[in-house]
Amino acid sequence: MWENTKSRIPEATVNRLSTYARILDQIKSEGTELIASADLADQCGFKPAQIRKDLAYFGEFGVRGKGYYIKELRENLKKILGVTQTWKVVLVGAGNLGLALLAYKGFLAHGFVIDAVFDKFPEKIPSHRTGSLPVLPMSDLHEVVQEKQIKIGIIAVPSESAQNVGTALVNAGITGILNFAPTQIQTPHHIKVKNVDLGSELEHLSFYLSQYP
Amino acid sequence: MWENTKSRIPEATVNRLSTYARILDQIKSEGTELIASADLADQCGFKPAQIRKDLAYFGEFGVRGKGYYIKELRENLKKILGVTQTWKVVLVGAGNLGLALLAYKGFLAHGFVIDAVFDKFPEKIPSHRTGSLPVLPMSDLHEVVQEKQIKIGIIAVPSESAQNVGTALVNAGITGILNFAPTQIQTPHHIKVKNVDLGSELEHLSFYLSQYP
DNA sequence: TTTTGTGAAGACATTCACAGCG
DNA sequence: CGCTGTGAATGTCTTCACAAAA
Repeated sequence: MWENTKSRIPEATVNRLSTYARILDQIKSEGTELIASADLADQCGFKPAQIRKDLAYFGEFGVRGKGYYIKELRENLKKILGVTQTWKVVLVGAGNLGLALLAYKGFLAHGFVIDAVFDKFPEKIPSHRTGSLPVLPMSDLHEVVQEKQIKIGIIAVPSESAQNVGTALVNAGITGILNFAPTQIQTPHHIKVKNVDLGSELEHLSFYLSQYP
Repeated sequence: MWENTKSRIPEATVNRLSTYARILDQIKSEGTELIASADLADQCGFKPAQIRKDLAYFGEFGVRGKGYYIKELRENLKKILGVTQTWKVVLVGAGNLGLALLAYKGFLAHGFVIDAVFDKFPEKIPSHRTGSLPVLPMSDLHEVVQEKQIKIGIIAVPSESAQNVGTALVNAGITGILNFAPTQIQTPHHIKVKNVDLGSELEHLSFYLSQYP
């Protein structure tokens, strides 16, 4: 594995790694062998020094005087991000949002696949909208997650139910959660939660538009 | 307006304001008149001092020895965030993601409404999936945005087209953009862009799960 | 020479701790 | 007395600037 003898990795660094990986993916078709931190910086809007420092947390991937070998760096980034394997994901909530996530496969392309769908009232979900996956009742969650060894869960239920679902996911053995409910959920320390709150993003835009009209 | 004589507001502060507003909304039904920063902190997971400092950027909303009047603070937050009015939003891209956003009204409840939908090939979109809104061709974008005085745009097109759409939105008069394409778009300084990248969020989870299995 | 990798400096954000006020 | 508002201290992230290496 890559040698993370260095200190804790900043959140912001981890987020940027995804960007680096995506950009390298886009240019892999071209003939270029090497890329310098300055060129990468041009393409993602960050500063060259930041890119070098980000990468240096995980090892010495570059060649002084040359740059980084694109293919090699891309593979290292994928190892670091843990996306050499495909992750199975469990989706809880098959309302509008859940079904939308199911229909929009685009964002799962990078190595994530929804492998099971749960809902409080599975019989109410029109089956033609769920693709090939059956919608299962919450009572099956623990068994299925254990059976399929699923580690990542998506919460796509209303705020009122989010905490209960979060707890159920953790009890079932999930250790990473993507939470679309606009509410903070309590989890044990070893569980990683990422919140996606579109309302909050729009309010942020609104704030700036109001301030600088 | 609130007196922002103080220095520039940190990004992180603006994001937290949304959380404060949401929590205050949830407890407005109860009889409580006042809330202390410590209580608010319990409910959102931030530190009391941080909440006080965040609010202090915009004025003195609290009463020493008592706390903050819930109703008053909530209204002040909405003024600050600029969500006393309803914002019209233009959606570009009526593929799976765009249609999903259109169907999932949940996140627009807070004062945002999709008022127009555009696509490169409007005739290809099944009309039963767009609700009551017609899907218009890109050539109408400028006119409609001007006509309806729309200031916020959502980009829900593939990465390859995101830059072109972004440029078109800016030329049409949009000044705030929510970008779902997993790519950095270039805009003039006065345009505010917020990126929502689900792939990157999942990769962040993957990173932590790989690191602490 | 060119570009990385990295201490040191700087910028920014969070937390502390207490004065100030109701 | 209790809690806000805030300067000072601390902590974290970013940027600079240069030594080290190919």
